[in-house]
Amino acid sequence: MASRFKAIIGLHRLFSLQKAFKCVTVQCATVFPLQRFNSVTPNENEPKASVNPENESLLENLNLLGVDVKMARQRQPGVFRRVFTNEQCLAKFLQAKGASRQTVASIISRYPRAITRSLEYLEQRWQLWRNIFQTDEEIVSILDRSPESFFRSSDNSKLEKNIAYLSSLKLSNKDLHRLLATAPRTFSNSLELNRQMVEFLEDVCVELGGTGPEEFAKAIISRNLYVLIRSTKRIKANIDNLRAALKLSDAELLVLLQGSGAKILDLSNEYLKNNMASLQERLLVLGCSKEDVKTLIVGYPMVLYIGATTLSIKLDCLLKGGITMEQILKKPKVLDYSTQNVTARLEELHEIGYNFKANGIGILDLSQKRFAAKIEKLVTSPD
DNA sequence: GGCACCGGGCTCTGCCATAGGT
DNA sequence: ACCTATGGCAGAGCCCGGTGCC
Repeated sequence: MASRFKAIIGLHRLFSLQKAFKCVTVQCATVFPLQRFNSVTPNENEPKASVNPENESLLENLNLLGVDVKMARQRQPGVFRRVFTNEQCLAKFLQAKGASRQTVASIISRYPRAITRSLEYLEQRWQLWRNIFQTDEEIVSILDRSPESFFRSSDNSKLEKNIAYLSSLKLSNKDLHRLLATAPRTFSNSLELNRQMVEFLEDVCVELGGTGPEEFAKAIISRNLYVLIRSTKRIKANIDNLRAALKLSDAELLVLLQGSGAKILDLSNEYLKNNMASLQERLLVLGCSKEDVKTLIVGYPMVLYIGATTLSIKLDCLLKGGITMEQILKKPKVLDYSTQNVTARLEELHEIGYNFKANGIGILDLSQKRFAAKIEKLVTSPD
């Protein structure tokens, strides 16, 4: 794999060469309209780019490509004063990879700096991504989703090192793929930033008396692909808040974090705190003990992922439907499903006179298929 | 066959602030 | 003075089915 990256060296030299000669990227010269060179004076003695007016021919090119110039200008105005840009080349490159005209336009509109990248950069970066993705289509769809993730860093060797580092963690290929597909920003982080997070997680494990820090970090990242695009400050605050609010022992916290608790670690600090506070308040009013609150959160941390308003509506819906808080505490997974879904099911079950007291509420926590089959059975043979 | 348990799948960008470079 | 690269932030759930036990 490493041999494929060797070509990266020399990129900067080439790029600065282009700058020095005030010359467009050689391989794309043909796609540039000649007027690009007439409209600007490529003279070293001219004032710096900072006082350059907007590049007229660039504007023209962008309009031809269907770029939302107004949006682009608002996002990165500096790009518009650059004398040399690579928009035609970029468009050609992306279209060759299967991107539609609209996709290209949308990419440039949302991340204009993309047009400052050279063809070498594009080819190398694409290749690096292809080491993780099987097809160009996959990459195109991610670029369409998040152009910034691909283009924000101008240094391919950093990306290469970063991939090597992430691969060196014991993450499976599948996880690596999911990581880049789901949270592409992870790969445009600096290696140092990713390393800091991994080491932070390992430290947490050791501090809590865990014996497998690498496994611990891996488990958390694999369960929550967004952790690496958060600050250690945020993750740390969430861990501290959980520990303090729930008065968890080290061992309990260790289990929680590398289990289903990993899912809530990337939430914003205030959001998690608010959710915890309002959940506790609500449950206490409903007659639960503090111990109940703790059991609920430890057993089903995703309850904290649900916003206070949504959760409140969901609880109301269940309680109004004849479900007791005790039943919910015993089977919190019913909170997993949308209020809409639960409401519909409750109605259906009421119609056929379903007895929650006798049969429990497990029926609410079934896949649509299983639920339908169950209803079918209840209707046809109601004994 | 029916149930509970459990884990996994999908998914997440677009903007702002700022250090550092020219 | 201006630009680029990079860090960081807010935003806010739902669904499915394998497996093993009875």
